[in-house]
Amino acid sequence: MTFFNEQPITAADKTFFELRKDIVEGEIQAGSKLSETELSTKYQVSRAIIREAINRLESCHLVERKANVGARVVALTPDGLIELYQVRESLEGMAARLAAKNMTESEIADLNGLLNRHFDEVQTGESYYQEAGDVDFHYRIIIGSKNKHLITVLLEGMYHLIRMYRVQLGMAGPRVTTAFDEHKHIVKAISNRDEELAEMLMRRHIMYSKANIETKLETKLVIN
Amino acid sequence: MTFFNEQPITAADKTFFELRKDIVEGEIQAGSKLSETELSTKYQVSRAIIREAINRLESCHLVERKANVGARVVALTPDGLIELYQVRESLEGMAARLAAKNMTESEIADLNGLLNRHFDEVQTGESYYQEAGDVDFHYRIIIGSKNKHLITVLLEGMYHLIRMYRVQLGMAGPRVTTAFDEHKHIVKAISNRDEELAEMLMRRHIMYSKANIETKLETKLVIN
DNA sequence: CTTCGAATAATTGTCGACAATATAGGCTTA
DNA sequence: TAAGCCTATATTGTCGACAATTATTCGAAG
Repeated sequence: MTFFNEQPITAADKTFFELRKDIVEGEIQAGSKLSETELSTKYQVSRAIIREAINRLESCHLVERKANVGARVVALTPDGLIELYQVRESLEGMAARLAAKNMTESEIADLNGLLNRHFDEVQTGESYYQEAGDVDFHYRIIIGSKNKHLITVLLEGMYHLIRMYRVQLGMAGPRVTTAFDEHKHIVKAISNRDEELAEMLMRRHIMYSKANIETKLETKLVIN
Repeated sequence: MTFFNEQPITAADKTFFELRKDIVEGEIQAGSKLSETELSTKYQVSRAIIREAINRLESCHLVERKANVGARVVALTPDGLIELYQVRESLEGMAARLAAKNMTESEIADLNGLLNRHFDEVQTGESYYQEAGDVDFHYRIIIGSKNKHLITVLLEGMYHLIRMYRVQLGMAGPRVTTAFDEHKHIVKAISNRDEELAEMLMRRHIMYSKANIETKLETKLVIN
């Protein structure tokens, strides 16, 4: 889930990435307090570095901070996930619209290539078509929007949080076959430079995903 | 432009607000370097506080940072403003949709009251209907969405940057009469709980605003 | 005259100590 | 016994100094 040029330079970078990983994957529990002294001993760095890392985590909305009190990992609530998907629907819809306008033919060809590989995998029953592939698909369209702001908000500001939800609520990589068809239609719209349709299909795609998650949440609530 | 409960607690808060104001209003030039030692003497605080403030400014996208090199105020480019408005169109469209769903009747009544006051001001020729009123209108709808994520991304992550563009490119408060009608129709749609229409009208409203800015940018380019 | 490289200066990154604030526990008092 | 205050403790906020990295300047060689 470390996207592209995300290589740590300073010790604060490194600590930030480690902390983010541990939070997203649940090693540090959702809702728990982040003690600066405790973390500084655990990660073998000074408190200043921990503080900087926590500041960055706050700007990704992974932790919340109160002055003179401290920072806590955000709590995972069903409503929070729904709200997140509402924003995602809006932003990725716009990303698809802009991708239909701004992606190069070569980028579109690559996207089609990705789709074909996924198709083969689904056909041969490997069904490796999981989160990694899905993220890759959405990632390329977001980048293809060529809108720096949109890219930053989605990839640095929301995707890690969404992934945190998915990992910790245990809902990785389902909806294989239907999602594949939806992806195919989105790419088709982008190929045709049909901005309107690309946005509409992407929004529906994410709405379906949201609905799927909602039902899963309900059954989980019933079980537990 | 300090919205609601934004009162500084720590010295870092205070310095962050001051720095943000100075950047947004152009007292610190766009594109200029932010020297930590220089700022620490200027604002009479230690470098640690300046560093924290700069970190926060980075998460608002007001400054950009490179490891071991330093931070610079973002450069204002016409393309940057266009990209910003694309994201804004998407997010505020969703905000209007959610506001139509989630605002209370009392909040809607308040919004209508605001609109009537603006109408009076426009009628009496005061034309005080400027940025403050416009921001207030959009602000209420964003809050009315009741989506915490959306609210944060828009009010903490984008509005100050948009304002920086508007202030420094000298395009405050025009489009009075037409914008008023657009606002009126948006509120009407929200009153009717017509989510679809509310989103559509808000998106158009922001698209018109964007187009207006684009022509202003062109004439500015011709003049200079 | 230009270009490359080394020494030097300036800036950012990191650290430990101290100050200010919030939390917890016990004590007094009604 | 319960409520409120006060002290003690722990945590966060702030600071100045040192280390590491980058930018600059000066000199030498082609």
